[in-house]
Amino acid sequence: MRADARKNRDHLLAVAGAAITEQGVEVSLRDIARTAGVGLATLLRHFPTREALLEALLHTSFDELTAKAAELETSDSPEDALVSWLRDCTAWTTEYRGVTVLMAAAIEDTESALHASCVTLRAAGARLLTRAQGAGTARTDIDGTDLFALVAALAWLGDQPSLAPRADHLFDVVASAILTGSASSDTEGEGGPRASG
Amino acid sequence: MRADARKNRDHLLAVAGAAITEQGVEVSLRDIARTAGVGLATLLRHFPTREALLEALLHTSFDELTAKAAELETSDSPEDALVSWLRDCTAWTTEYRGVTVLMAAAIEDTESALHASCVTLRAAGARLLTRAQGAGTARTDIDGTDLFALVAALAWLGDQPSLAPRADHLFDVVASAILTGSASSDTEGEGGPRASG
DNA sequence: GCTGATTCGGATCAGCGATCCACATAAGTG
DNA sequence: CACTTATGTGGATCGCTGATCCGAATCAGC
Repeated sequence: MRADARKNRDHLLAVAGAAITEQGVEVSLRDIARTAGVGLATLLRHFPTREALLEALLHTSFDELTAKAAELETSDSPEDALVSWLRDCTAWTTEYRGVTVLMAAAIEDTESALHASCVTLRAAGARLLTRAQGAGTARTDIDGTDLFALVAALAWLGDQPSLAPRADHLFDVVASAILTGSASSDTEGEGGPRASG
Repeated sequence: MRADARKNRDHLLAVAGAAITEQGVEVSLRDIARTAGVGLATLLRHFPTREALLEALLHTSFDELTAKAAELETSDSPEDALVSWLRDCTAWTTEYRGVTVLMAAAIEDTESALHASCVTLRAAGARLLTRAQGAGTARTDIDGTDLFALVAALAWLGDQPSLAPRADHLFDVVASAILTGSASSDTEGEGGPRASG
């Protein structure tokens, strides 16, 4: 890649990161280009789609989440590891308002630039889930795709201004549904791990 | 209202209903107007915003859901009533792909044409929830707003093509989290573990 | 300094909703 | 019926979105 192109690319990524933090992932590409002092066509040549731009911007974060999952796979408490990782995932999405919709679309669109990252993330979550299920502390009627969907739904909640204040609390609610409290299938007994408030 | 205006309005509603069923609530207003054989300006005068158009289209459905909730308030089993109504709500949203995002935005936007309907719906759900909580069959650390958010999140899942296949199953998962478990009803029958998928 | 491949970005296109206003028409009146 | 007026209409236009084209500018190697 030519030196000037590389410079433009890096600068665009920096500007895009700031713009997305401020306005969410649906920020106008034209605005990003304008702020970066280049033409829209230049941005679109470096990143042909919004997904491609996001992939370049987020792949570090994706790697970190995947690494975190791998690390947690050796944790003492499989269910704590699972919940902790899920919490990290939902917390991460709050930095990129609106990214959830794109990820949900990308997970099944092999053409999307975000596809591979999403699939990897789902697999990482699936491993943590399987381990918790093996330990008898997570319900066995869900799989990695269900987990991905639940996290996506919770992340989406955090994206909605009116619902975001409840997102953390509802994370706990959903988490309590994923964990079995060591009993399996039908109903968990009283005294479950739920806080009030 | 003048007779010709009334005719246009009714025709627009019919066309809009069909278009939304086909393409979701984000269908182009220009397309609706074109299909109805009127100008875009005419559609926008009758329904100044997309929300206004939806409100006119959906207010019957909203009324039905609210009435259903009122009816269920006298049911024998408060928790079955609650879950049944929540299921009706999520099922209903599948007919109007994408409506959830607008409802989430409308619930706190007093200017939105959908605001009143959403608030009424939330209140109806809150009453069913309170009754189940009074009966000791629903967890007491959630309120009507939490319930609205959970249903919205599940409805959003159903809107995402990649996640929709799991929506029904995840409804059961979330429902099990809302109920405290002294009588978990019908969520058992539809197949056992589905660990790999 | 010259040459050729690469990169750039203004211009343009199709689409969106929002708005304006000259025009058409329904409804009311003599 | 004819005439007036209030109402409704929709083509045209605006500002915005991302997508694309292609002449011009720029970089890299000789």
